[in-house]
Amino acid sequence: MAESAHGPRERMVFSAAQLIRRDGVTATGMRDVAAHATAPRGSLQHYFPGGKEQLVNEAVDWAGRYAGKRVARFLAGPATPTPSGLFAAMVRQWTDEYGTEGFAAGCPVAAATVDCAESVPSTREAAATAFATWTGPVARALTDMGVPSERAEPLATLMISALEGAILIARAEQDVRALTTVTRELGPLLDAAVEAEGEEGGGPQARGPRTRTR
Amino acid sequence: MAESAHGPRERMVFSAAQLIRRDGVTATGMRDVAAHATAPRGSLQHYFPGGKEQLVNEAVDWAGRYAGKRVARFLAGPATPTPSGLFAAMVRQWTDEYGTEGFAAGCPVAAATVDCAESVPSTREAAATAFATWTGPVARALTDMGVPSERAEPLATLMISALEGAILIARAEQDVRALTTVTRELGPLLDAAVEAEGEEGGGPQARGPRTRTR
DNA sequence: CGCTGTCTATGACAGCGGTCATAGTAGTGC
DNA sequence: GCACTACTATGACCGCTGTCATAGACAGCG
Repeated sequence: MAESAHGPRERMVFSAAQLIRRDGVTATGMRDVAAHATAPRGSLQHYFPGGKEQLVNEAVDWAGRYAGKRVARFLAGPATPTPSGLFAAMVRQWTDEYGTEGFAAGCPVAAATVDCAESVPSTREAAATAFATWTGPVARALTDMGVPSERAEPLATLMISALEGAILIARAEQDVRALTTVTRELGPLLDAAVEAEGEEGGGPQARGPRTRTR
Repeated sequence: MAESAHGPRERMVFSAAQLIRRDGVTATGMRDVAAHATAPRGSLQHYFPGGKEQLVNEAVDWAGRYAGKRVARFLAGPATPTPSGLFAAMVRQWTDEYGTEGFAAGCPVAAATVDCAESVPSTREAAATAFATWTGPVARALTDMGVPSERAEPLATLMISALEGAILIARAEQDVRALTTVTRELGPLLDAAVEAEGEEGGGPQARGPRTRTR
């Protein structure tokens, strides 16, 4: 989460995402964003002539891309990827943050959806796109691990749904319980979706993931 | 969702919940609540001397109790309850609403969490309580269906997490796809948690639920 | 009648929100 | 030097918010 060394424009988008995921879209003021980014207030109307709507949308876009990149980074890691391992990695990012920095913030895409889905169509679309650019890499990763293609996207949606919901509950309870719970309960189901190599049935406790195809 | 025939106080709490789940907490004004409830503005400070915070908290409480009652109503229904059936019923309430009334609104507890978890401690607690008064009945229902007691609460948390997340995605996409997906993908896992009656292993495709114990 | 408590009805206020308008300051090319 | 663009810097405006203050309606009751 490096934030310096980038241009003021990027910093403002990043700061917007941070503040949005903490306080929600409506409670986040433009002045707050500029201050948080240590950027001049006048730059707001310069870089974002579309006003708050544009800034929020870009923050949501950024969050979607960021989530997608996290998936790629996990796949590039040392361990042999499994579906449950991927999901655990996605969840761990949140348990880590909540462990070290407290339960101050949630997911900016969720916040944008809650606050703007009905009132700001363009932001609603940005949120949908963000979910898509997150689901895509996850589904692709699943197929690469041997999950049948027709089940990859549904399972990716399930993973993200469970994660988003668990984030909400964890924040409300100020306890990572919900997050650890969904990892534990969903892990076996995810690994069971990997097509067994020799057998035809594909039992739920099928073991290894197929080697990645690319 | 009857709204008339109740006192003005109840109507205002109900209206607050409706507006909150549509526009978020911050964007919902006190005047809007009074207008939506066709209640006099002056009654706000009379019934809710604690101001907006109190009103929001009561709306969140109401939502939690409402969700709990829905579970009870499903159990009282004609069909023999199964875990997947319960989850499907919980999800169906949302697909039905989105089918008939559009994707205008989400879950008020989620909205309160997103908007107030960091800024208003009492509302954060109210949201946690709401989740608890929702998880409780679900977990109890699961044990009554034969789910081992130590797995009932984790599974209930998983169900609610997946549902909340799917609601977010469905609203963003304006499509019930995510909701139907989580039902389909999670159903088998839930039913598999029912303890088989004769066998010891309890295979994932165990069939019937145990008859309710009370 | 008068008193009391519950509820209703407005008006005002202070604060903050996003946005516009305007002016200023680099920096670059010529 | 000049022109031009990119960016910064403020101040003002209007609308809205939650809250407070005050006062009115209206029952129940002795």
